Amino acid sequence: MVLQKMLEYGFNGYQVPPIPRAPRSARKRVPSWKKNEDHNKMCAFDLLATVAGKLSEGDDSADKINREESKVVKDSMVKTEIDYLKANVCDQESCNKSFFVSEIIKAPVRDTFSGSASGITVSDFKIEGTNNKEVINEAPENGKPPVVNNVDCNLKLVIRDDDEKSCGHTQSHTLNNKPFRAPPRIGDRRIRRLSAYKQWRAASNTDMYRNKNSCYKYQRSIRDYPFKKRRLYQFDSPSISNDQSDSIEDGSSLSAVHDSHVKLKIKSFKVPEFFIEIPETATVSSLKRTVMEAVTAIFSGELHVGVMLQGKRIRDDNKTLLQTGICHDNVLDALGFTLESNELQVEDLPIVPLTARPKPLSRYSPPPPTVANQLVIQQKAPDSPVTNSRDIMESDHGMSVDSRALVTVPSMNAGALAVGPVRKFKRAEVGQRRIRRPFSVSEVEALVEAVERLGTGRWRDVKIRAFDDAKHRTYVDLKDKWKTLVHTARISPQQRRGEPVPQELLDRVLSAHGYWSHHQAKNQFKHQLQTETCRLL
DNA sequence: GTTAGGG
DNA sequence: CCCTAAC
Repeated sequence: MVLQKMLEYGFNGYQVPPIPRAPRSARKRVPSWKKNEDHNKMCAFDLLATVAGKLSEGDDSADKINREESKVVKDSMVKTEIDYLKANVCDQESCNKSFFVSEIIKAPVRDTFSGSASGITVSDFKIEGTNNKEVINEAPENGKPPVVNNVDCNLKLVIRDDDEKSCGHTQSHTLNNKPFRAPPRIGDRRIRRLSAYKQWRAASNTDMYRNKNSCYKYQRSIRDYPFKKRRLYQFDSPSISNDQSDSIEDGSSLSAVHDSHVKLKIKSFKVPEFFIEIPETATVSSLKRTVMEAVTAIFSGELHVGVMLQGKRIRDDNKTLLQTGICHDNVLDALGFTLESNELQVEDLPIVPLTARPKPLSRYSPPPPTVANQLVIQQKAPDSPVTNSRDIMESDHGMSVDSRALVTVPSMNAGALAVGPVRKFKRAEVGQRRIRRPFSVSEVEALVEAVERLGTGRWRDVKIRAFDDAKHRTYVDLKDKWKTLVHTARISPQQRRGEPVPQELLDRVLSAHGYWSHHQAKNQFKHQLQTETCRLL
């Protein structure tokens, strides 16, 4: 069978790479990829925000906003210093290396103002951002790159990981310095298993599951028996949770039929500049009130919020947070706000970086928390009494970075923006299906190149070699992707879906696949022969 | 912890 | 992507 494959794709003359591994199994079957993952049921995600603090004035009244220097509007209830607020104005579509910041420019401010046409506008731009990392791998382990006859063996492997951006926290890595076994990755999905059942239970009363695999009911003991189980996911709920906190309310969540929620925290909710106009005769209290009104106006409906996740602006409002990747697996780069004086409509909800789990902290750790107004917004968990300020305060104090934060607000219209204490994450109901993140062409290229060099049986090595920085790509993912690539390469272009993969790459896929199949077959045959010989002797 | 395959 | 038997 394997030999047949070899004949099918030919032998391209790769040099045998170091440490070739024989396949562990000869199981074969045509992969079937029939899952529908396009459930995009949307769940309203209303936010309510109110300003709880008072804002003091910006200090001058220039007509135009100074886009290079930002002034922070002080909030008496929260810290006011902002240290990493050095926003460079840039196009929100193209700027990659910045954060989203809000900047108040103009806005209509009630009658308190002296009739001028001044208004407030919050425009967005980024501050810290994405980094298209270039990973240049050195020569193969043995220092001598294998030669592939029909492909260009460029040792320089460039990965443009468009999806996986770390917030400016780069991390150097050298393949050669890595231990042979990479440390376990917390980001791997395995750690999220235990609560799959709970997840399922929590959602079982809803009929959102269209995936047949999720529909069947099954009983499962608390123990994690090798029972066929299915990860559950709620497509109509933005809920996600962190997987680290400890189960406090586990009992309730088992029976309760409420959504779990993403805990979000606005890491730097700042108003760089804020101009108001007010008569000299106005009293201080009137000034305060005016500022308050203006700010309230901003937060109560005239705010347009843009969401940036790992360098990409999330435009599809119908996607769930889960689908967009705003979950514990990712860090939301920034949150942008726009305010158009004429259009009083909330476009989206403010979402803020959700810091990562402890492990990847080095990469995901947010900017020093010494900053910004910690405006906390809290998303209300429907029917869930979970939130309580005690928890919040608790977490704000001694928890790791990831435990802080979060917030949610009931409804944008409801009005009360609370600068609230941070709340501790409740125990993560883990087990969400990961977000689907299609491989980009550059990723495919990296994969192909790595497989050409390492073969199809060393996915961990492939991962380390070409996707070490792509934390969302596990070696299993790579193996799966390769499988689909091979399949894609075999079918007609008309049958292919998704972002088209250059034919050249697909050719290389088949080529490498053919080669390595042959290689494995050969090895297997050798091994068999050897075994047989030993047996006979 | 990895691989390989089925779902 | 998930799940898991087999290593």
